[in-house]
Amino acid sequence: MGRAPCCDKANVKRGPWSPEEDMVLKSYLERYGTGGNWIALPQKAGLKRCGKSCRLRWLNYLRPDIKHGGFTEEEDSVICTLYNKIGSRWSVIASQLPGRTDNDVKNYWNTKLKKKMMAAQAISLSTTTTTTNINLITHSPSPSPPPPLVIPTIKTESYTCDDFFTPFNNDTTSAALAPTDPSFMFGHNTSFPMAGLPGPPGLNGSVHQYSASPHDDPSTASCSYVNWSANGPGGDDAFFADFGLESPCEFFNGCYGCQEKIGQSAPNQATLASMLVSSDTKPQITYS
DNA sequence: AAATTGCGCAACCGCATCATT
DNA sequence: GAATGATGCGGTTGCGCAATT
Repeated sequence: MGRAPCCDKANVKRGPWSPEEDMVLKSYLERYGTGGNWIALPQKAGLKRCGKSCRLRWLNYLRPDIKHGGFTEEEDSVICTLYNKIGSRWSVIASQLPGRTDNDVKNYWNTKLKKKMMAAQAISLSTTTTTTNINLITHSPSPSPPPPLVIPTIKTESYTCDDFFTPFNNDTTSAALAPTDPSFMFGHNTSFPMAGLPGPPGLNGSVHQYSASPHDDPSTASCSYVNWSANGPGGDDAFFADFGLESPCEFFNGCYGCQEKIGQSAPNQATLASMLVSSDTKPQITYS
Protein backbone atom coordinates (compact mmCIF):
# COMPACT_ATOMS: atom_id res chain seq x y z
CA MET A 1 0.00 0.00 0.00
CA GLY A 2 1.45 3.35 -1.01
CA ARG A 3 1.66 6.33 1.20
CA ALA A 4 -1.07 8.92 1.14
CA PRO A 5 0.14 12.27 -0.16
CA CYS A 6 0.72 14.88 2.52
CA CYS A 7 -1.75 17.24 0.85
CA ASP A 8 -4.20 17.50 -2.03
CA LYS A 9 -1.80 18.53 -4.76
CA ALA A 10 -4.61 19.62 -7.05
CA ASN A 11 -5.77 22.26 -4.59
CA VAL A 12 -2.50 23.73 -3.39
CA LYS A 13 -0.52 26.51 -4.93
CA ARG A 14 3.01 25.73 -6.02
CA GLY A 15 5.97 27.73 -7.18
CA PRO A 16 7.47 30.93 -5.82
CA TRP A 17 5.96 32.54 -2.77
CA SER A 18 4.42 35.98 -3.09
CA PRO A 19 5.21 38.74 -0.56
CA GLU A 20 1.58 38.50 0.62
CA GLU A 21 1.91 34.77 1.30
CA ASP A 22 5.17 35.40 3.14
CA MET A 23 3.51 38.00 5.30
CA VAL A 24 0.56 35.73 6.13
CA LEU A 25 2.81 32.82 7.03
CA LYS A 26 5.24 34.90 9.03
CA SER A 27 2.63 36.75 11.03
CA TYR A 28 0.75 33.51 11.72
CA LEU A 29 3.86 31.73 12.95
CA GLU A 30 4.99 34.67 15.05
CA ARG A 31 1.59 34.80 16.64
CA TYR A 32 0.66 31.16 17.05
CA GLY A 33 3.73 29.08 16.26
CA THR A 34 3.43 25.84 14.35
CA GLY A 35 1.01 24.33 16.83
CA GLY A 36 3.01 21.17 16.41
CA ASN A 37 1.42 20.42 13.09
CA TRP A 38 2.72 21.79 9.82
CA ILE A 39 0.17 19.86 7.76
CA ALA A 40 -2.77 21.65 9.36
CA LEU A 41 -1.02 25.01 9.48
CA PRO A 42 -1.71 26.35 5.98
CA GLN A 43 -5.46 25.86 6.36
CA LYS A 44 -5.46 27.60 9.74
CA ALA A 45 -3.36 30.43 8.36
CA GLY A 46 -5.51 30.75 5.26
CA LEU A 47 -2.84 29.69 2.81
CA LYS A 48 -3.38 27.46 -0.18
CA ARG A 49 -0.04 25.79 0.29
CA CYS A 50 1.24 22.37 1.25
CA GLY A 51 2.37 22.12 4.87
CA LYS A 52 5.77 20.95 3.78
CA SER A 53 6.09 23.97 1.54
CA CYS A 54 5.20 26.27 4.45
CA ARG A 55 7.76 24.60 6.66
CA LEU A 56 10.46 24.92 4.03
CA ARG A 57 9.64 28.54 3.35
CA TRP A 58 9.82 29.38 7.03
CA LEU A 59 13.03 27.45 7.73
CA ASN A 60 14.90 28.56 4.65
CA TYR A 61 13.74 32.11 4.19
CA LEU A 62 11.37 33.68 6.70
CA ARG A 63 12.98 32.74 10.00
CA PRO A 64 14.26 35.90 11.71
CA ASP A 65 17.77 34.59 12.37
CA ILE A 66 18.56 33.63 8.79
CA LYS A 67 21.82 35.03 7.48
CA HIS A 68 21.76 35.95 3.82
CA GLY A 69 24.70 36.92 1.71
CA GLY A 70 28.16 35.63 0.94
CA PHE A 71 29.97 33.00 2.93
CA THR A 72 33.15 33.95 4.77
CA GLU A 73 36.50 32.18 4.50
CA GLU A 74 35.91 30.78 7.95
CA GLU A 75 32.57 29.35 6.90
CA ASP A 76 34.22 27.87 3.81
CA SER A 77 36.72 26.18 6.06
CA VAL A 78 34.05 24.74 8.33
CA ILE A 79 32.04 23.42 5.38
CA CYS A 80 35.07 21.81 3.73
CA THR A 81 36.29 20.30 6.96
CA LEU A 82 32.96 18.79 7.83
CA TYR A 83 32.27 17.65 4.28
CA ASN A 84 35.55 15.76 4.33
CA LYS A 85 34.65 14.19 7.64
CA ILE A 86 30.95 13.39 7.29
CA GLY A 87 30.02 13.92 3.66
CA SER A 88 26.82 15.57 2.49
CA ARG A 89 25.04 15.78 5.82
CA TRP A 90 24.04 19.35 5.17
CA SER A 91 21.85 19.79 8.20
CA VAL A 92 24.75 18.81 10.46
CA ILE A 93 27.11 21.12 8.63
CA ALA A 94 24.60 23.97 8.69
CA SER A 95 24.13 23.52 12.42
CA GLN A 96 27.74 24.62 12.86
CA LEU A 97 27.13 27.81 10.91
CA PRO A 98 24.81 30.15 12.81
CA GLY A 99 22.16 31.64 10.58
CA ARG A 100 22.83 29.30 7.68
CA THR A 101 20.33 26.73 6.45
CA ASP A 102 21.07 23.30 5.09
CA ASN A 103 19.64 24.39 1.75
CA ASP A 104 21.97 27.38 1.69
CA VAL A 105 25.02 25.32 2.49
CA LYS A 106 24.06 22.67 -0.04
CA ASN A 107 23.52 25.23 -2.79
CA TYR A 108 26.74 27.02 -1.95
CA TRP A 109 28.69 23.79 -2.02
CA ASN A 110 27.19 22.60 -5.29
CA THR A 111 27.59 25.87 -7.14
CA LYS A 112 30.77 27.41 -5.81
CA LEU A 113 32.71 25.74 -3.07
CA LYS A 114 33.04 22.35 -4.75
CA LYS A 115 34.65 23.96 -7.79
CA LYS A 116 36.83 26.14 -5.61
CA MET A 117 38.10 23.20 -3.63
CA MET A 118 38.63 21.06 -6.72
CA ALA A 119 40.68 23.86 -8.23
CA ALA A 120 42.69 24.09 -5.04
CA GLN A 121 43.21 20.35 -5.12
CA ALA A 122 44.39 20.46 -8.72
CA ILE A 123 46.87 23.18 -7.90
CA SER A 124 48.18 21.37 -4.87
CA LEU A 125 48.66 18.13 -6.79
CA SER A 126 50.49 19.86 -9.60
CA THR A 127 52.83 21.83 -7.37
CA THR A 128 53.62 19.85 -4.27
CA THR A 129 52.77 16.76 -2.30
CA THR A 130 53.14 18.46 1.06
CA THR A 131 49.85 20.25 1.37
CA THR A 132 49.26 22.26 4.46
CA ASN A 133 46.08 24.24 4.45
CA ILE A 134 44.11 22.88 1.56
CA ASN A 135 41.10 20.70 2.06
CA LEU A 136 41.22 17.81 -0.34
CA ILE A 137 37.96 16.49 -1.63
CA THR A 138 37.75 12.82 -0.87
CA HIS A 139 34.43 12.34 -2.63
CA SER A 140 35.73 13.10 -6.07
CA PRO A 141 37.53 10.54 -8.20
CA SER A 142 41.24 10.59 -7.52
CA PRO A 143 44.19 8.84 -9.10
CA SER A 144 45.81 6.01 -7.20
CA PRO A 145 47.49 6.12 -4.82
CA PRO A 146 45.20 8.71 -3.26
CA PRO A 147 46.83 11.92 -2.12
CA PRO A 148 47.23 12.52 1.59
CA LEU A 149 44.12 13.89 3.21
CA VAL A 150 44.64 17.08 5.14
CA ILE A 151 41.82 17.86 7.51
CA PRO A 152 41.99 21.02 9.53
CA THR A 153 40.81 20.33 13.05
CA ILE A 154 39.22 23.65 13.77
CA LYS A 155 36.08 23.26 15.76
CA THR A 156 34.09 26.36 16.35
CA GLU A 157 30.69 26.84 17.82
CA SER A 158 29.26 30.19 18.69
CA TYR A 159 26.24 30.77 20.83
CA THR A 160 25.03 34.24 21.50
CA CYS A 161 23.42 35.25 24.72
CA ASP A 162 20.09 35.34 22.97
CA ASP A 163 20.61 31.79 21.78
CA PHE A 164 21.48 30.72 25.26
CA PHE A 165 18.30 32.09 26.68
CA THR A 166 16.08 31.03 23.84
CA PRO A 167 14.94 27.77 25.45
CA PHE A 168 14.07 29.64 28.63
CA ASN A 169 12.32 32.46 26.94
CA ASN A 170 10.28 30.13 24.75
CA ASP A 171 9.26 27.92 27.61
CA THR A 172 6.81 29.56 29.95
CA THR A 173 7.26 26.78 32.51
CA SER A 174 10.92 27.61 33.00
CA ALA A 175 10.73 31.32 32.35
CA ALA A 176 10.28 32.04 36.01
CA LEU A 177 13.63 30.44 36.72
CA ALA A 178 15.51 32.19 33.98
CA PRO A 179 16.35 35.77 33.18
CA THR A 180 15.23 37.63 30.14
CA ASP A 181 18.14 40.03 30.46
CA PRO A 182 21.29 38.28 29.23
CA SER A 183 23.46 40.65 31.25
CA PHE A 184 22.06 39.23 34.44
CA MET A 185 24.55 36.44 34.91
CA PHE A 186 25.40 33.95 37.53
CA GLY A 187 26.27 35.53 40.83
CA HIS A 188 24.68 38.73 39.68
CA ASN A 189 26.56 39.69 36.57
CA THR A 190 29.68 37.75 37.30
CA SER A 191 31.09 36.46 34.07
CA PHE A 192 33.77 33.85 33.89
CA PRO A 193 37.16 35.24 32.96
CA MET A 194 39.15 32.70 34.92
CA ALA A 195 42.61 33.34 33.57
CA GLY A 196 45.27 30.75 34.21
CA LEU A 197 42.99 27.76 34.45
CA PRO A 198 44.23 24.61 32.82
CA GLY A 199 42.55 23.47 29.67
CA PRO A 200 42.00 20.06 28.21
CA PRO A 201 45.09 18.29 26.91
CA GLY A 202 45.67 18.44 23.21
CA LEU A 203 43.18 21.20 22.56
CA ASN A 204 43.72 24.83 21.95
CA GLY A 205 40.90 27.23 22.02
CA SER A 206 39.10 29.88 23.90
CA VAL A 207 35.95 30.45 25.82
CA HIS A 208 34.94 33.96 25.11
CA GLN A 209 32.30 34.19 27.71
CA TYR A 210 30.81 32.09 30.41
CA SER A 211 27.40 32.69 31.80
CA ALA A 212 24.93 31.04 34.06
CA SER A 213 21.43 31.66 35.20
CA PRO A 214 21.14 33.95 38.18
CA HIS A 215 19.97 31.71 40.94
CA ASP A 216 21.03 32.93 44.32
CA ASP A 217 21.60 29.37 45.37
CA PRO A 218 24.57 28.17 43.28
CA SER A 219 23.80 24.54 43.99
CA THR A 220 20.79 24.77 41.73
CA ALA A 221 22.33 26.99 39.12
CA SER A 222 22.45 26.00 35.52
CA CYS A 223 25.16 27.32 33.31
CA SER A 224 26.47 27.31 29.82
CA TYR A 225 29.44 28.33 27.80
CA VAL A 226 28.74 31.07 25.36
CA ASN A 227 30.83 31.69 22.31
CA TRP A 228 33.40 29.03 23.00
CA SER A 229 35.61 27.45 20.47
CA ALA A 230 38.09 24.66 20.55
CA ASN A 231 40.76 23.90 18.06
CA GLY A 232 41.83 20.31 18.09
CA PRO A 233 40.60 16.77 17.67
CA GLY A 234 37.25 15.74 18.92
CA GLY A 235 34.98 18.70 18.96
CA ASP A 236 32.65 19.52 21.78
CA ASP A 237 32.44 16.06 23.30
CA ALA A 238 36.21 15.79 23.55
CA PHE A 239 36.40 19.37 24.70
CA PHE A 240 34.28 18.61 27.71
CA ALA A 241 35.44 15.03 28.18
CA ASP A 242 38.91 16.34 28.79
CA PHE A 243 37.56 18.37 31.63
CA GLY A 244 36.36 15.13 33.10
CA LEU A 245 32.80 15.65 31.92
CA GLU A 246 30.89 13.15 29.86
CA SER A 247 29.40 15.78 27.63
CA PRO A 248 28.25 19.36 27.85
CA CYS A 249 24.73 18.24 28.54
CA GLU A 250 25.60 16.19 31.60
CA PHE A 251 26.57 19.22 33.59
CA PHE A 252 25.80 22.27 31.57
CA ASN A 253 22.10 21.88 31.69
CA GLY A 254 20.29 24.79 30.20
CA CYS A 255 22.74 25.28 27.42
CA TYR A 256 21.29 25.98 24.03
CA GLY A 257 19.89 22.85 22.48
CA CYS A 258 19.78 20.98 25.74
CA GLN A 259 16.36 21.98 26.92
CA GLU A 260 15.64 18.47 28.11
CA LYS A 261 18.31 18.85 30.73
CA ILE A 262 16.68 21.84 32.35
CA GLY A 263 15.83 20.95 35.89
CA GLN A 264 18.80 18.73 36.62
CA SER A 265 21.35 19.90 39.10
CA ALA A 266 24.53 21.51 37.90
CA PRO A 267 27.87 22.24 39.48
CA ASN A 268 28.23 25.59 41.10
CA GLN A 269 30.94 28.00 40.09
CA ALA A 270 33.41 26.86 42.76
CA THR A 271 32.95 23.21 41.85
CA LEU A 272 33.42 23.94 38.20
CA ALA A 273 36.56 25.93 38.91
CA SER A 274 38.02 23.13 41.00
CA MET A 275 37.30 20.66 38.22
CA LEU A 276 39.21 22.81 35.81
CA VAL A 277 42.09 23.47 38.17
CA SER A 278 42.49 19.78 38.93
CA SER A 279 43.69 19.06 35.42
CA ASP A 280 47.43 18.40 35.40
CA THR A 281 48.16 20.10 32.13
CA LYS A 282 49.28 23.66 31.64
CA PRO A 283 46.71 26.17 30.53
CA GLN A 284 45.75 25.78 26.93
CA ILE A 285 42.39 27.40 27.16
CA THR A 286 42.29 31.12 27.54
CA TYR A 287 39.35 32.93 28.95
CA SER A 288 38.77 36.42 27.76
C1' DA B 1 19.22 43.93 -30.27
C1' DA B 2 18.18 39.17 -30.08
C1' DA B 3 19.43 34.58 -28.91
C1' DT B 4 22.00 31.51 -26.23
C1' DT B 5 24.43 29.96 -22.28
C1' DG B 6 25.64 29.61 -17.52
C1' DC B 7 24.80 30.45 -12.81
C1' DG B 8 22.47 31.02 -8.40
C1' DC B 9 18.92 29.86 -5.67
C1' DA B 10 14.16 28.80 -4.22
C1' DA B 11 11.22 25.14 -4.25
C1' DC B 12 9.73 20.43 -4.99
C1' DC B 13 10.05 15.38 -4.61
C1' DG B 14 10.51 11.16 -2.51
C1' DC B 15 12.63 8.44 0.92
C1' DA B 16 14.08 7.72 5.83
C1' DT B 17 13.15 8.30 10.42
C1' DC B 18 10.47 9.23 14.35
C1' DA B 19 6.20 9.38 17.07
C1' DT B 20 1.77 7.80 18.01
C1' DT B 21 -1.95 4.58 18.17
C1' DG C 1 5.17 -5.42 16.55
C1' DA C 2 2.47 -3.34 12.77
C1' DA C 3 0.21 0.47 10.71
C1' DT C 4 -0.21 5.15 10.05
C1' DG C 5 0.92 9.97 9.92
C1' DA C 6 4.18 13.88 10.51
C1' DT C 7 8.60 15.66 10.06
C1' DG C 8 13.41 15.91 8.50
C1' DC C 9 16.64 15.54 5.01
C1' DG C 10 19.32 15.20 0.66
C1' DG C 11 18.95 15.10 -4.30
C1' DT C 12 17.14 17.32 -8.05
C1' DT C 13 14.58 20.56 -10.89
C1' DG C 14 13.29 24.71 -12.96
C1' DC C 15 12.94 29.67 -13.05
C1' DG C 16 14.94 34.24 -13.35
C1' DC C 17 18.69 36.95 -14.37
C1' DA C 18 23.22 38.29 -15.99
C1' DA C 19 26.90 37.45 -19.11
C1' DT C 20 28.27 36.15 -23.50
C1' DT C 21 27.94 35.36 -28.39
